[in-house]
Amino acid sequence: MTSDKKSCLVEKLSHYIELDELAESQLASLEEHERTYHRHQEVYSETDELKYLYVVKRGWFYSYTDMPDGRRQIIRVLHPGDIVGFPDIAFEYATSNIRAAEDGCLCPFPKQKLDAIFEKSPRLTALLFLMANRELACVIDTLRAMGRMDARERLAYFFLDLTARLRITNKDMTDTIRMPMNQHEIGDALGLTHTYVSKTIREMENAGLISRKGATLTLAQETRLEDMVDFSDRYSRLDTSWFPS
Amino acid sequence: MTSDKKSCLVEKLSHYIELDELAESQLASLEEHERTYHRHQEVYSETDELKYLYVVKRGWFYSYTDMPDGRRQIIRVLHPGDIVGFPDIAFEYATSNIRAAEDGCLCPFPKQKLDAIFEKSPRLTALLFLMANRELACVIDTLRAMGRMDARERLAYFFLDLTARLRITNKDMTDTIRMPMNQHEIGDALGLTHTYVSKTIREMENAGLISRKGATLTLAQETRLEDMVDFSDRYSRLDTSWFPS
DNA sequence: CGGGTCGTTGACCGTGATCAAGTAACGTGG
DNA sequence: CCACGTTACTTGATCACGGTCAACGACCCG
Repeated sequence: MTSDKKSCLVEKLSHYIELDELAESQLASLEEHERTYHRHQEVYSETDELKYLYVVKRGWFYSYTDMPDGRRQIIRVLHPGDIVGFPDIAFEYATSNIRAAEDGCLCPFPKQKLDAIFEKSPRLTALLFLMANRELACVIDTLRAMGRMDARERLAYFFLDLTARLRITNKDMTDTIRMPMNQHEIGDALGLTHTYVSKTIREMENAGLISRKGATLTLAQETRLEDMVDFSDRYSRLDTSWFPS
Repeated sequence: MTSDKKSCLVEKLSHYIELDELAESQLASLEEHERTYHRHQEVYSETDELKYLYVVKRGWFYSYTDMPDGRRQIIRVLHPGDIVGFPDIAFEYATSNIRAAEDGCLCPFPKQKLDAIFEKSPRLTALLFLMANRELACVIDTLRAMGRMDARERLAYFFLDLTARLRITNKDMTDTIRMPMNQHEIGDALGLTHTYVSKTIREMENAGLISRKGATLTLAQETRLEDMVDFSDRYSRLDTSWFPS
């Protein structure tokens, strides 16, 4: 409703293409409503009937799925300016759960609102299409990590990915980030137990790869971490050359 | 070029919505050219400059990524009627490799061709958007399998997923499929070694869950397999209710 | 017949899970 | 202000799933 500064969504998207007035107003209409959530609050659950997508306005969120016996897999961490719900858009019922990683705020909008964009803004349509496919590429990177990396490499990949993402909207960011997720959640994101996350992080700290101070994390040797996991930044540059007019 | 019967792409997409003439002709234009590949031939490689997407016309293909030390992760198996390259569309250079799992045929088309669809067919645009996001949901299912399932469950999930996909275009299919991938490839798809794939498949066969005969695989107890992995079919039904006009 | 690919089986080992105990930081209420 | 829960992190002992390495058999094709 209220927006004192430029929306995070517009800021994030205009990193990639110039947005005209129509596009900006269409995006603004996605953020007409907002709702706050407190740390660890559920936004929606698997098997909920789902007619909405969300734009993250403030705070970190994450999507996850549970197995019947309680095993949990965190799929993707969501930051301000991200659109939540692409993988669920194809179905009547949600395929994943969303939860607040810390206190934050979301803007819900009905799927239906995409129509107007599809009909009147081919260029913005292409960008949304691109964002969904970029997310696909990122989940694939995570899949690669889970399938073929050991614990230390997975952690390296996870931290590098978060850092690269946060740099888009935070151009003067250094190699230090705030890390509001606990080790249990990190483990759920990487297919590890919180116990082993603790041991491995400690080990990486001793090796001088990273350092911690409270909820702050520093990538002390970013390029060595990148080499460990053959890291590619999927955020700083996208191919928009084929877009319409 | 030549097309004796209806295209697989049109067949697959018209499973979900009625396609008008414009849409059908636009889709047909994606299959103007074709090229054959033999078993294990590369289609394109990571870091290739990439201006094309592909439609699978015949045969199974798969996408994969390699680690510098030779570890390999197969991302996704591709069947006739599937569109190849969504995760790469966002970037100038490919993020994955594509390879033929058996002899087959692909139809390449330039990314640029999506423009005409984005500009003139909002309904088809929405469907392509949906297909990309459905693929995202499927990769997420695989991620869940890799993060939180043991070897037997991963195999169960893998076979169930392939079967559900093949049923879309093959309505009278039973619980038996042709499985042209070898155990090394299956292992690369599931983060296992071919040795352990062999042991686990044998074990599942002894337990009466599946049976094999040459390159044919039968899901002897499909519902028990489904319960093991809390399986959801992502193929038979999609939510298209929010589509434009 | 010889060589290649593919699947099978066994012995051994290591990464990371499991279980358990302990510490530190924090907010709450008495 | 301290007693107390709760949550987060750490560390150690033990164990098992699945990796590694190696050998062998079946099959196909030249």
